[in-house]
Amino acid sequence: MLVKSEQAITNADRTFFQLRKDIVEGVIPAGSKLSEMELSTKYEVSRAVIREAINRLATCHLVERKANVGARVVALSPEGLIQLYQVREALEGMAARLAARNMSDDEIADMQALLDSHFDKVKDGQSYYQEAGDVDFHYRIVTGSKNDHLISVLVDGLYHLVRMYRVQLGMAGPRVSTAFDEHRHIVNAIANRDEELAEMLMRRHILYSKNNIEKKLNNG
Amino acid sequence: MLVKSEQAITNADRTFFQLRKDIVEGVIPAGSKLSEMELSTKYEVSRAVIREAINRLATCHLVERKANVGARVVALSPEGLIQLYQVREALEGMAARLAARNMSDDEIADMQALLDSHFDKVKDGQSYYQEAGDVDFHYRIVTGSKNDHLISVLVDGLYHLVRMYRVQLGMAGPRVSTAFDEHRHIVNAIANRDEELAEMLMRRHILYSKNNIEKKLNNG
DNA sequence: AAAAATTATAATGTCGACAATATATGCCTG
DNA sequence: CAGGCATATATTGTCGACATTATAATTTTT
Repeated sequence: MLVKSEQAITNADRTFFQLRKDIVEGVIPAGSKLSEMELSTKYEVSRAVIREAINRLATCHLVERKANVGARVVALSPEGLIQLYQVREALEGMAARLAARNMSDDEIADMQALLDSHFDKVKDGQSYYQEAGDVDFHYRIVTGSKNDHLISVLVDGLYHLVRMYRVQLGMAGPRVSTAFDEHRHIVNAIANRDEELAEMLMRRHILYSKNNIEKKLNNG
Repeated sequence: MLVKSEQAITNADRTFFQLRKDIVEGVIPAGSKLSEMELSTKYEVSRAVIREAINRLATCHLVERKANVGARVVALSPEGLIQLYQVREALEGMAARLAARNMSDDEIADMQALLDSHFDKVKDGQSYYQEAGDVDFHYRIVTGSKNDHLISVLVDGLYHLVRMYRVQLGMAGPRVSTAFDEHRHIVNAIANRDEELAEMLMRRHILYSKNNIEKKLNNG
């Protein structure tokens, strides 16, 4: 599930990953305060490594820190989610464009094979696709852009926030088969090296997701 | 010159700002190693605050850190600059679109006034425009998007890297009057609430800048 | 009694020392 | 003499204690 090998070397790494997981999955509730002392006893490390972990979380925008006051887990808001998707639209649209330019033929073939395997599972009625499959797909395109800044902002930053929203607002939801078709079209555009179309399709794909989520938020 | 009031509260803040300045302006050379001990004596603070500052710089992508080894200032490369401009194109294009949607009439009027004042200076042959004027313009549009993620990624992250490239590769350059016209067109589109056009013009504006820079790198 | 000022408390910010790791040096072996 | 291994050194990672700041409680004053 964790595609990029983010292996923890130091204690601060481990604590950072653990804290991030707990925040994304809601074990540590959104909006709650992060006490350095409390966490240092809970995770059995010194305050210094907790501080470092919290600082890293702050740069991911998973927590907000105020000087001499402390850090709080970010609060989830509909506007925040919308804004997230606006940035995703811009960034992943560009990623699709660059993927059409820079991915190797082999990488594209791999991605097509991945999509085929997903199709089999969707066909069998497995709801597996939604989470891991979607993540895989978007992740491949982003890395396929070969643009380090793009990769970093999305993979290290926004995706964790997106997952936090998904998990905590219970967006397991549908849009499985339709999203699958959209994925297929995007990959085709990339295979044809059609940058313009790849970007446009990706932007619309993300826009649809956003609209779908907005609808859910307003109804439920 | 510093539009957003990034006021330093703590020592770590001050050290972070100072280090960032020294790196961006090349006082600390690109690619050089950042020794914690050395810096702690030089800046007269403890290693802890140096570490925190370096960590923050790492998340701005101004330095790269390896566990148990240390941190180095990033190396400047033509590819890196190109990649930066690709991300800018995507992000600032979206910012222009959102600015056309979300800026208040007053904010737009202010921005037009700003452009007028810039025009006067360009007309008088002052080369003032290039640096501060360009920064001001882009900054206003980004903040006008009202999208916190967008603002943060650009203002806290990419812009400092862009400035580092500009300063250290000596991109004081021309493109003044033509860029000014492009700015004018973008503001007009925003004033007309034409999201589509605003985004397209901003993307082309940044693309032109990129091409201009590429040409310089290849020639000189 | 209400509001302001002051003290008390508890958190974050900062520091210097110790532990663990990576690199450099020198030694031993083939 | 070359290559690998062991040691030495220096740097980063981690820790607990102290300093400083913000918040809460208490007292004082109007």
